[in-house]
Amino acid sequence: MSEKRKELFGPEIDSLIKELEDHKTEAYPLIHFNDRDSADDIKSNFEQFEGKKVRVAGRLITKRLHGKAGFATMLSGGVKLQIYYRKDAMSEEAFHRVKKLISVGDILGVEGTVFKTRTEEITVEVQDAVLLSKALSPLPEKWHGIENVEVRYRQRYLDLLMHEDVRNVFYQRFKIIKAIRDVLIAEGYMEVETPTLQDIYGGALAKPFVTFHNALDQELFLRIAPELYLKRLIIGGLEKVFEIGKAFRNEGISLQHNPEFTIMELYEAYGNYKTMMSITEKIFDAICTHALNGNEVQFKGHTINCRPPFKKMTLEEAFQHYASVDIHQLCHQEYTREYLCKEEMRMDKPFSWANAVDEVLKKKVEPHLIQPTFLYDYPLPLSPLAKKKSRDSQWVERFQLVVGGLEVGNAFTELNDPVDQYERFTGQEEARSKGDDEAHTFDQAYIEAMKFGLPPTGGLGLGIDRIVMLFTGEESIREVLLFPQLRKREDI
RNA sequence: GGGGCAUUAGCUCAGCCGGUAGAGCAUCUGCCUUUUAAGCAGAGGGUCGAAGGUUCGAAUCCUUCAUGCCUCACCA
Repeated sequence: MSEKRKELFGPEIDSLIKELEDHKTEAYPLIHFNDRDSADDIKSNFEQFEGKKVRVAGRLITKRLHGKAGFATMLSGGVKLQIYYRKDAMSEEAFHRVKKLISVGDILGVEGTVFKTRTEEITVEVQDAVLLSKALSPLPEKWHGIENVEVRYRQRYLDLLMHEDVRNVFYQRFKIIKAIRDVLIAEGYMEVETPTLQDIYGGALAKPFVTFHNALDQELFLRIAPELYLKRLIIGGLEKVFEIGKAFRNEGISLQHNPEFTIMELYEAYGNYKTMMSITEKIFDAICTHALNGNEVQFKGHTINCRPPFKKMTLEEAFQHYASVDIHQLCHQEYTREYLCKEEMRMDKPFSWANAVDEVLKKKVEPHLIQPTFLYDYPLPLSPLAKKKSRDSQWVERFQLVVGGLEVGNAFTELNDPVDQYERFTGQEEARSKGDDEAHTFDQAYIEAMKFGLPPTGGLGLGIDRIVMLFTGEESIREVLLFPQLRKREDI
C-alpha cells in the first residue's frame, strides 16, 4: 500500500499537503465556486466589464512573477484569460497564496477587477484567489506542448489542455454532428436508437467483435451497422428515421479506420437512391453553412469545394475515364488478368467480378476523386442489400460519395423483395463457406420482417469520422477521435 | 500480419568515427510592481524503452523483445 502510494505520488506529497495546511489552504476544498463570470464573455464584451468586479475560475497555465506582483494566464472555458496580482491590492494571505501556494496546473478561482494592460491585453486584477484543486503532476512544456502522439492520444486531457488547435478540431466535430442532426430533424426525420448488441450481425460486409451475455447464456455481436434494425422500423411505419451512433468492425487499424467509429444512417420510405443523393447534398450544404462558414476545405494538399451540387458519374463512366477499363469485361478472368498485369497490380482475393471491380475501384478510381463525386450504379455482387435496376439486371441502384479519395457515404434503393433477399443471403452464405469471412450472414428474422412488406425505401450511410477529417483537414482518423484505439498498456 | 523509422531528465530535443550524460522549458533558492515563450543569478533532477551479445570500454555497433508512428492489405 505505502509502496504503491509512494510510487504514484512521489515522496513530496505529504510535505506539500502540510505546507498548504500550514497556510490554512486545502488542496481539494469543498467549494464549487458558482456565480462565475465567463472568460469568453469578459473578453468579447470588454466595455461592459471594464472596471467591474468579476469571478472567474480556471486552470493556471503560465505564471510570470515580478517580485511583489505578477501575471498569470488561466484557461477558463477553453479561453485564455490573463490575471494580474500585486501585493498592495490584496491581503497578505491572498498574495502569498497566489504567489507561492498556487502553481501552474492548479485550478483556482479569482475575484477581481477587469482592466487592460499597456499592451492592451484584457486582464483581471486579483483581489482574492482561492485554490480549488491542486495539481500533483506538472503540465507539459508550455511552448511545445506534447508532440509524442502516443502520449497525446493516451493522455488526451493533456493534449486538449495544451493545444488550442486540438480543442478546435473537437469543437468542429461537435458542430458538424449538430449540423447533420439539425438538418435531418428539420427535414422531418425522427432520431432513433437501435441495438449495438445483436445476436445476428449484418448490414455491411465486415468481421464483428464477439461477446457473451451470461444471463441469456448466448453469444452476442457488437453491431457492424444499424441497417437491418432501421429498416425494420420502416416496416413498422416510422417512415423517416435516422441514427447517429457507433459501429464496430474487427479489422485493421489505419489512417482511415478505427475499430469503433461513428456512423449516421437514415432510411426514408418511398425514397430511392436519387432522393438519398439529394438529402446527402442537403447535409453537406448544412455542414458548410453551420460548421465551415464557407465552401472550401484544404485536404491532403487539395482545395475541395464541399458546397453542393456534386458531380455525378456512373461507375461504368468512372472506370472508363480514370482507369481506361471496361467494367463489364472485368467479369472475364483473362481480360482482368491482362489489365492487372498491365497496371502492375495484384489481387490477393480469389477472382470474381465483384472482387475485380472492388480492386480497380479502390486503386485506380477513388484516388482520382478529389472533388465530391457521386459514383452510382454498382454491380450486384458487391451489394447484397440493394435493389436491382431491373428484374434480371446484374446492377443495383446504389451510390457512394467519394471526397478527397475517401469513401464518405454509401446509399442505395433498398432491396424490398424478400425472395430476392433470401437468394442474396444464400449467395453470401456460399461465399462464406468458400472462406470469405466478411460475407453477409443469413438473417432469417430480417426476412420474416420483410415478408410483411418493406415499402420502396432509400437508405444512406455516412462515415461521420471521415467527414470530420475532411472538414478539419486532418488526414488521420485518430486526430478526430477523442480516444482512438491503442494497444493496452498498464502505466498510462 | 509483412516492410521502414523512432524510443535519451516531468516536457521539447541535441549527443559526429565506441572513451565519465547535455540544452531549453518545468521544479527548487534568491532578486525583480504592466509581463506575456518575462528577465537575471544559482541548485537539484537520468537503469539513455527492456533483455542479451561484441568490446579493455556501449546511449552509440549486433540480436531479440516491447510500444508507437508511417507504409501495404479490408470494411465507413
